[in-house]
Amino acid sequence: MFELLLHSIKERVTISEEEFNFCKTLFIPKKLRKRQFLLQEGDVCKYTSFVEKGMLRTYTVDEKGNEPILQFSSEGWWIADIYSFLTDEPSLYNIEALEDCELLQITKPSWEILLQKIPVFERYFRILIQNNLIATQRRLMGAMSETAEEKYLKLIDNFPGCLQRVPQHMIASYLGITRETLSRIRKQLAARK
Amino acid sequence: MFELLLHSIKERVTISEEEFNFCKTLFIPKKLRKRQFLLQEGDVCKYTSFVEKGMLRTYTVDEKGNEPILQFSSEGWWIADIYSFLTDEPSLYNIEALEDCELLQITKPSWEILLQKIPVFERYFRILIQNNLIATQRRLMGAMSETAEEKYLKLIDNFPGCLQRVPQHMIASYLGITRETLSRIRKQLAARK
DNA sequence: TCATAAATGTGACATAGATCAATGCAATTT
DNA sequence: AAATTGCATTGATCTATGTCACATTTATGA
Repeated sequence: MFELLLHSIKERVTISEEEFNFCKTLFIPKKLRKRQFLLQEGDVCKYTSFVEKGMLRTYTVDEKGNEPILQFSSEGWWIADIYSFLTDEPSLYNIEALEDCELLQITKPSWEILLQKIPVFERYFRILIQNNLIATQRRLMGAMSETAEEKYLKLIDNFPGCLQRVPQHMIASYLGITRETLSRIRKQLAARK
Repeated sequence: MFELLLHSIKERVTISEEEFNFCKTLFIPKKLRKRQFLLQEGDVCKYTSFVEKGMLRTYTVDEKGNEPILQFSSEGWWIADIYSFLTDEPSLYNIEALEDCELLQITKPSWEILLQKIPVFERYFRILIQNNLIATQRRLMGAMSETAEEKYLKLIDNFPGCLQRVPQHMIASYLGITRETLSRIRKQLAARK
């Protein structure tokens, strides 16, 4: 049950068996059914969760009724609204299971113990966040200057797996375009072959 | 000369005087004149720099000739292309001084020594990167769902200081809109008063 | 296995913002 | 002080993408 997490850690830092055994004690397993919410707008994000199985989306709802998607998270990724988690402020995001999910959750107090007792976790999380920042910066630059088609093509080769598991209208929300536009782009691309 | 840096560190973590004295030895002061480049597309980002004085922009140039701006960095902020810095891959970004600047630079080997000798720096950088990620995520969501006017209004109350120091066409590039559109938005806002 | 809901596709039309082109004003440079 | 360059403004178009409305296909759960 903890293999994926162990793998994620070992890929980035060095950790002893005793340390990992202690680490395990801080996590709480959690199952979610498809369409269940891990977090709803207005609630405080009490946990950071590691995805063992399944797929989730983090999104907001704006006045116009759009639901722009901040991220999809599948096996091996962490998910939380870090701002809310760190500050205890109510979240602006919703996190919803797109499939039945199995998570490992850690509360903020436990997370702080983890960082304090096993300092190499500072490094682990720094690396994760760093990579997330790099990816988010790229997406931002793309959002500012690419056409809808360019965004879609980039997504295809960055996350081919995602397309199979996520409905198209959510892909559109992730790209910041409408489902109609995405549908038309796909038609064109298919025609060009 | 190191007061601002010390302040930035102490604001986030606890550090002893000896530790900071050691830290100082790893930095190289650097001055840049307005319009000079700290980094050019295609080069490897050899330093991470702390801004003591001045203002810089990080941007790319795309095929259409747009120059979307990833960030402005002024006093008290760090600047680098972290991807290039960490991987030694050529950078996709340009970093240009918008004013005469004074920086404190650290190379990757020195940065690694810093993290190793004074582990609290793992935490310091984790916190900085975390805050940057939160801000970048918000900008991304805005870029996907807000109108040009909304983006501009948000910028005004997030970074009022920036507007005075940066030419308008760069504000437009930061927002991902054209200078003409920004000019029109400002006109409308002024009319509505 | 049927019935309802969710997801996708497609046409007609609307629009925010881009593009192009010209003008007037600072602000540097010589 | 003149000359060059950079910056902001404004008008006239154009266009990629959004919006709305409806049809079709695919899931899903009772």
